[in-house]
Amino acid sequence: MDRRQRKTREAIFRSFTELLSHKEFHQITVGEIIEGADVGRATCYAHFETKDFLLKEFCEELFCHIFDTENHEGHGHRHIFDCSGCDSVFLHLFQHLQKNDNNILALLSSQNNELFLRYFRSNLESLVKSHLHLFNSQKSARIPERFWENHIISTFVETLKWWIDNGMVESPEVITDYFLAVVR
Amino acid sequence: MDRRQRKTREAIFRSFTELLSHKEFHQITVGEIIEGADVGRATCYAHFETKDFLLKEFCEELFCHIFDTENHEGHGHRHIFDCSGCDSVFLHLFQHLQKNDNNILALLSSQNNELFLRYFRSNLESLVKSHLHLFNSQKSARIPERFWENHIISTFVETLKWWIDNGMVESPEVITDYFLAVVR
DNA sequence: TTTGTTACGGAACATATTGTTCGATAATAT
DNA sequence: ATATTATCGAACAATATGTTCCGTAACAAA
Repeated sequence: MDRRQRKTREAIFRSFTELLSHKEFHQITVGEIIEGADVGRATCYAHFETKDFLLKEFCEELFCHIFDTENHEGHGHRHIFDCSGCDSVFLHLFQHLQKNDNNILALLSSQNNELFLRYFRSNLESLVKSHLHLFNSQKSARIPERFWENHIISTFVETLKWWIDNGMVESPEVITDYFLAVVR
Repeated sequence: MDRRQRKTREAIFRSFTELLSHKEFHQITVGEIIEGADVGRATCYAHFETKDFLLKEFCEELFCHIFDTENHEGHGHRHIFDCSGCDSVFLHLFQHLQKNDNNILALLSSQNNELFLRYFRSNLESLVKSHLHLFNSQKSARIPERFWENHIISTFVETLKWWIDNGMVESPEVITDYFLAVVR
């Protein structure tokens, strides 16, 4: 990719991130984005067909980073599934989120738009589905598997939101404990 | 209230409901609302300061009806809390929702906007808080009460969404059973 | 270095939407 | 019958989205 293109794209994403930490998506105008990014209006629309596509690509880059199934930055080539078979998959997720790369927590907090949670949730789905066996218990026998899956995913998302909205005073270990306490 | 005012207000809400079953809030324009309601633009803005206030009052009327703490229509003066002390509070809620008054289910479904769920959730909060004792168990001792409250509310909302999105094939009794199975 | 290609900037533009204003008219209340 | 109030319709300002065009600058390949 052309260096100019790359710089423009990054500048737009950077400006977008900054704006998102102060106001929500629908209150942000394209004018503000390009002003913060210091790029022309036509340039912005050459990169992103519409404002909604900008959001879409932004989320894809962001969550692909967290749910990356290849390797995990900072841990060399440590895979997020390394500890599969034990409960620490979700602990790793909470720990990673606590680092707050790209100010992702502001995007996931309740006061911000639900759009991000929708993207986050869809990424979380495959993760939960592949680890559903960890949660089997006597009560999962009384309900359909699809309902059970949905419950685990929802509970994780809601736990995360609760954690963020309450200032993240608990450690990742404690919040994982809360999460596991209620889902089984 | 003036008969003209009442008719206008109802016409606007009726048109709004119709539009909401096809598209989400942010895609609906005031022009479409007043066209469907067959009222003038100035009239609409005489009733509702902005589009957001329209939504707000619409939700308040809608959810006030369901969470009414005075009496419950259709059951004479049967109070929603009549059966407090047993689990049927939530069964009643599921049963009432199944009747789908004012097409409320379309508004709460996943494809529709999250705005309604936010209003619904805030109404649900007081209900859950006053019945929290029904859910006390050994696991609720391991976590903060605020987290526990939030979990019950979230699980109810997510159960409802799952029910709607999967076609509501289960009876209110069964879905209540699923709900109770996962929260305790 | 030269040449052809591609991205960029800036401004103007069309289009759509929100919310306001105003005067004429019709429904309502007393 | 009269005064009040809601409504209509149309025009209006303000703002946002997305498009178009052209001159300029950065890039890649010879």
